[in-house]
Amino acid sequence: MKVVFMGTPEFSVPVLESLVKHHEVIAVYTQPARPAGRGNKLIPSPVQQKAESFGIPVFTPISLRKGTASDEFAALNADIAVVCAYGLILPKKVLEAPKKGCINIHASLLPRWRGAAPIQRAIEAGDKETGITIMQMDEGLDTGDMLLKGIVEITPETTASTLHDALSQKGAELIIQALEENPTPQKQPEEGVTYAEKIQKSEAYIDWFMDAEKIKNKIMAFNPYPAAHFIYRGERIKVFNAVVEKTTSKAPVGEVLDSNLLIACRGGTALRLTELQREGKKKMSAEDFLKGFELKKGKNIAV
RNA sequence: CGCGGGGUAGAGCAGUCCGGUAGCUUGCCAGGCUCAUAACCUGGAGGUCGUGAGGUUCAAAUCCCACCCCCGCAA
Repeated sequence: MKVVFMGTPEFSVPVLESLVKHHEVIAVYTQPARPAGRGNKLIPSPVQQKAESFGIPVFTPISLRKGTASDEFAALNADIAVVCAYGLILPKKVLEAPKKGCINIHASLLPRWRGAAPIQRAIEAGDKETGITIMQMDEGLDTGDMLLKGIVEITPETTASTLHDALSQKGAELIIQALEENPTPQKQPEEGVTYAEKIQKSEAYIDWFMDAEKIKNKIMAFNPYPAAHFIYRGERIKVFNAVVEKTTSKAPVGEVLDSNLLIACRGGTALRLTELQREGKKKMSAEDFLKGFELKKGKNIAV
């Protein structure tokens, strides 16, 4: 089958690889290279880099609505387009161009977590499971008919980082299955619709006046990006991993309860920080962190 | 030329401004002490101070030059 692939970040790369293995990928669409990172150098998207290594023609239009972009797309005469975290809205003209239309790989169990940040929002909300939905695209935001679903478990150890990789892998498997089996499209239920708002950097600041469980979920959801953090002695400390623990302490919120980073949170709940990072330093275990950073029992990090 | 921090013992850091015997915490090894603790005490091993048969100097982790690598911010 002649497939056009549309995707941009690391998440979509395994999907592209999987498609290349099983089908004829005739073109790849991705976001144009933008200045990024230190030095603001122009960095091609991960998908573009991978596509070029395969020698597949890459298209990087700024928009599909304007100019001749949609005509170019139609001229490819594809059987189907597979879209995964592309980052551009597909106009009707594009959606209808391939013989079998456009199908999307979405990182949630629709209709829950439609939108931009389904992986992070599922963890943040404390969901016990999430997954991948393969769907036929229509003009709405993740509203198309569903073709296939795959469930992935969320455990207390799951971070956005590990879940990202697991879902990416799952997506790469399911898309092949969907293309082979050609399942019957099913309408999305009207019940249970939620939206996964884009992550704002300002959300990453840790408010210790919340339940430990909620803070923990945020920490896991924001690992690795944008990384939940607090400010202590004027320095930003990022927290990448934490464990909720029981405590009988009535210490004020933000107080360090022992010599190993157990922090008092709201209503007598407590959170042990287990992986952190100082400015300019690498991510490290709490053990290593404490060897060079004094944060003793009795201090308060919420002030 | 976007802004900035860093590379020193296995690990995490101080020392660099103001050049003069390589330090701290932890880990490791040996021994001691204790009803007991991540307890405490004593001794010990472990370092080309990122690289350069670079520059300056009587003397460089420290000052100068070049390069490599890691990271934070912004985007």
